[in-house]
Amino acid sequence: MDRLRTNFHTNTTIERCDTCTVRHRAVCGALSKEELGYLNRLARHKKVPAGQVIMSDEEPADFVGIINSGAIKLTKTLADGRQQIVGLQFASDFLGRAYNSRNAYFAEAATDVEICSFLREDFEALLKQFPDLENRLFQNTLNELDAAREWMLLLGRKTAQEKVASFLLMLAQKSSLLGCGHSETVKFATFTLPITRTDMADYLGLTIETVSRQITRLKSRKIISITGNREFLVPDMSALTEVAGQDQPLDD
Amino acid sequence: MDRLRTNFHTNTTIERCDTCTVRHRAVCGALSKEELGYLNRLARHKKVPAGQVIMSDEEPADFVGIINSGAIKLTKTLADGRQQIVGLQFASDFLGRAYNSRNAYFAEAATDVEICSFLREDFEALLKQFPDLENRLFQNTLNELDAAREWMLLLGRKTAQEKVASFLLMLAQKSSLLGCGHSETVKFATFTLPITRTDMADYLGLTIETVSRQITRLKSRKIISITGNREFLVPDMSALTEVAGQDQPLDD
DNA sequence: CGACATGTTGAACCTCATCAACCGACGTGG
DNA sequence: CCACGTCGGTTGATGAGGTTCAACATGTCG
Repeated sequence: MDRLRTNFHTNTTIERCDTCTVRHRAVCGALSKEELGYLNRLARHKKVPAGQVIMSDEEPADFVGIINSGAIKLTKTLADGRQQIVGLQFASDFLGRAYNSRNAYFAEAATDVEICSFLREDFEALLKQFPDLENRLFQNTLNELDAAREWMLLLGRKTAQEKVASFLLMLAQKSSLLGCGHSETVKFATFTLPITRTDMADYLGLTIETVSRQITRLKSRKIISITGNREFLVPDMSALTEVAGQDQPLDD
Repeated sequence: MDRLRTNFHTNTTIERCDTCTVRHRAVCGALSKEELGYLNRLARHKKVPAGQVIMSDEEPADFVGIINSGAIKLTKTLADGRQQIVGLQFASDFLGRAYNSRNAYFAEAATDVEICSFLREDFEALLKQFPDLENRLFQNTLNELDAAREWMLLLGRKTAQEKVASFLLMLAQKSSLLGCGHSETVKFATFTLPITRTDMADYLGLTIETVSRQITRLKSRKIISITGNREFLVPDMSALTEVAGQDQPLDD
């Protein structure tokens, strides 16, 4: 455990895949024990400090990776500086684009981040070799597409209040999912906000002022309570879900 | 040719893949002549009138398909009826979600549509059998993800004027791409608007009134000209691109 | 301690949504 | 044949939700 931690600092040593904490949730969970050996030899552990750009849309990215810890934001920017976060990725999420060195966006460490990275060509070779791995990555991409479209609904049609509530709800659900298996039935949740207000604003298509105001409003409505700006408590998930105005199949 | 057309009406006869006009651009372009034979036997041609729901997020979709002609909108709706179009698909685009019967959105014919459809299980079997086909579908999904994220930037950060201009620019580029190969250098473009103002509004996260006003504004600014509400002419693509405020790699 | 980053709150302004009237095209039934 | 309703689209008046600008609070780190 302690030996593992020190490895992270050297930036070149290889972590043992079989002790990896996110493996079963990540794409590499598709591989058998023996197949993991291949991964092991190609994997390279990286530590990235908060704020650092990991991939740019200018220079081709020669690597892909899997997030071990921390949060990474994918951003797109207009000429005049207006910015939009188009994806937030956490531990076990896949980072980068297979089959294409051109990235359409920036990837930036939103917090300190640990990544298990691979040369893109190495990883693509693995994909060819292990169809289960490619299939898992494919499924992963399909899920990301669904999430992106869910977010399009939020960006295009939700009010500021609903946007903020939806984001907090997402985090709350994620945290209660990690806690125990039966996620649906949880009444309350606690979590630590992984990003700044600025990033929240860029994710929700708002300004920081509006985000701040809406959070205060949710506090005064007793939907959430906060300690120290980053620790959130949701006493009643259904109340938050209500405010988030979650989309709902309409029966015609 | 005439025999082919009559086939469309019967709804059960099989179109010959080797005469298909969209094949080379669609995912089935990955298959060889012989492999196309498999497709041929499984394909089923469908005609869908404008307005009809093709897939719902309620009942599992048991088929997937490739669009031969027309436009299909993918929509998501909030409980109170607010709607957002999360994808617009045209000829040669793939429709449906492999590996998952649950659809996260509605698919609705925006115009009269012709689809070449397959039972989902049939198609998934083909994917297993022909890795090239699966790979092409994967690439296709990656492109859709990129497009969705591009649209997130539009929805979250662009002004009404920029939104409308961006949408028209997209159509203009699509049309000039079909015309000739060298798409980059074209100065002007003409196209027919494939959807109503209402759909435009739902795609851009605006109201029909705002869309209408922005179009009139683009007209009076001489960026576009219109005949009969649906026929658009863009005299100078670069001017439209300018107004669309296309995102631009920022150099830091 | 002062400097700087992060977050909150207030006031004024502006873009876009809302409500409403209107137009032309089309189809339908008396 | 025309009155009628409907649908897609335009235009105007008004107002609300969110942005912008500005001041202030809080926390952290040298």
